[in-house]
Amino acid sequence: MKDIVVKLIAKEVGLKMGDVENLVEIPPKEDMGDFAFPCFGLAKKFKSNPMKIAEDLAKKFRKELPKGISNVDFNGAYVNFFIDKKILAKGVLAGAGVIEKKARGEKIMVEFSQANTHKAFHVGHIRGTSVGESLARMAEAFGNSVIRANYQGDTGMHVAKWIWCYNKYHKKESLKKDESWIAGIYVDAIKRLTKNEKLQEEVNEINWKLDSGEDEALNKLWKETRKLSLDALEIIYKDLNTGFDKYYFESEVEQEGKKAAKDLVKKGIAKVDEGATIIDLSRRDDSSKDYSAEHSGEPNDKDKNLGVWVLLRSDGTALYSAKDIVLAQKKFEDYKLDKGIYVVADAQNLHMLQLFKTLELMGFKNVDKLKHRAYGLIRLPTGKMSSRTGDNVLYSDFKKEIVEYARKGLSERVSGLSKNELDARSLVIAVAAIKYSMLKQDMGKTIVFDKKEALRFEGDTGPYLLYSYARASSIVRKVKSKKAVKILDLKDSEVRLLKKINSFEEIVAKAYENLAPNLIANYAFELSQMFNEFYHSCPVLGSEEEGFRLKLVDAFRITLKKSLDLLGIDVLESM
RNA sequence: GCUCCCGUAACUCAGCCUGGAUAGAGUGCUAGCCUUCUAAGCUAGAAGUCGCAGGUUCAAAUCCUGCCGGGAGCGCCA
Repeated sequence: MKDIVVKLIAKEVGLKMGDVENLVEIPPKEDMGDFAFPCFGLAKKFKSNPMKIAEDLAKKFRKELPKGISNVDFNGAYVNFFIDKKILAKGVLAGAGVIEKKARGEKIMVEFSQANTHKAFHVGHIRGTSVGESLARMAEAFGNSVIRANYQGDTGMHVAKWIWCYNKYHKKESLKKDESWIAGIYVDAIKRLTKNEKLQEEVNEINWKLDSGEDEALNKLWKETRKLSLDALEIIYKDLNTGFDKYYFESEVEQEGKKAAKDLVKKGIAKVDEGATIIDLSRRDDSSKDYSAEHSGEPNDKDKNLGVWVLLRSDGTALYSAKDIVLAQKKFEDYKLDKGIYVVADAQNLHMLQLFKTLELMGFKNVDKLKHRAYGLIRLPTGKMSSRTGDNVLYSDFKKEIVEYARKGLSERVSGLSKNELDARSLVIAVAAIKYSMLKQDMGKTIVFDKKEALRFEGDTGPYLLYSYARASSIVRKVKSKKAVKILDLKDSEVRLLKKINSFEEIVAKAYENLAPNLIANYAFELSQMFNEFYHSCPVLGSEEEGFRLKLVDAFRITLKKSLDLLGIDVLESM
């Protein structure tokens, strides 16, 4: 309905539609109307004071109100527009939760999660995994085809450390498909290596042997433990409502990475320095673009000092930099991508810039199609969460705790549920709590993981959203016979809910544009709040407005469900 | 030392991109509301130098500069 207002103003004052669109705002209070147009900017143009302009405009508009606008008023330098609530209501009931597929039809790869084998999957990993899944769903909602890609570190120094430690100190223990056991070996390795730095030489040897593939026993152990890790991860992904269409592994691009690095040396882009193969990106005078994350404010057309990027160790083995160069190209060979999104923590911003810059120097033409969605780290109150030191909260441990907490809550409020049903619902609630808490915050912000806060199910939390949905569903279930839809006088809480539902598509578009699921999360919460206010002030069943209110409840259900779906969160029909 | 991110109520945050009318939530606290659609809910109240200082503007939490505080990164981890 905003477009009606925009068109009206644009025509009258002689501004472009787009300019007016940006100026029109929503007033801070409801009695000031539904849309407002500030006239400060017109003062010079009309050589009059803004207050007078607002008054004149309002009076002019009032003479001939367009359809959909019920009144126009002025307040200070603002022209205030009041929309016809019944027309709004009709529109909302007809089109709730619909996202117009603007025929974008692009092929988009979202690379996310990137969990490594032989390491812990801790609660910090949930953020990137949730963000990636959400972005994938948004892209699909707009009519694109999405390839969810995981890129897993199944090789490299951390694997060498794990295998070294297992062979040397844990050989007697049998291999277990147990996340915390796997994580524990790695932590033990780090501990021992920190204590005695000389041991690193033994690890280097294993790393080299794994790289060359000539030691059969090591190869076998690697394969077995790799599988254990990957199987354990699949279970987690299933919990989190995510999954992948394509798995890339570092082991696949290892050898090509070495080759690519050597080619770069031949081309004069890279060089060998102190035995290692590096690219010096510290001073570049050729033109460059800014490939930094959406979040990092100011576009930068000046050259950045990107430092030195190491591709190969001095023993010739590949670092993940070299592997990433290969992977980027491989993605476009495997699929004809229109866009490639990397969902990678902001701790790696420099790495991503170095990668994009290097690809550009190589003349890789698809570099413009690559985007980095950065997100902030999850920390513990005591500091950084780390798989290396074991200073973290394992996903599997936390899951147990939060599912148990959800189960307790459910048992208290509903009886007669089968064990299976209780388990299933507890998991949905727990996952909603976990994912929502990871998605609701601004992408650039570090999240401090606080278990007490994570186990809170009231207020601005995932369970609150599910609860709101379940309440709405409950009403719909209890309907005996359908009544005619009559729109009588609308209560404030109804109008607020209608307006909120109406803004769904705009919010989703903005979220996708900014690759920011948090906008949808915040929307879902506000939407639920408005529903709950409506719920308390407007009885549905048996009321005079039953037909209409039932439709409104359903419009809410559809919209909230769709919002949560875009976040990768399932709903419950009752809880 | 250099680069990037963050700094809004006691606590956790939204709003900043795209500047506008008395700065919004949640938690916690205080006081109410379950014989009517699920109280994981709702209503009301107390609570704020929007880190600090300049600048741009008719107008700054929002844009620019500097400083302070916290975090991350900066050559062989990923």
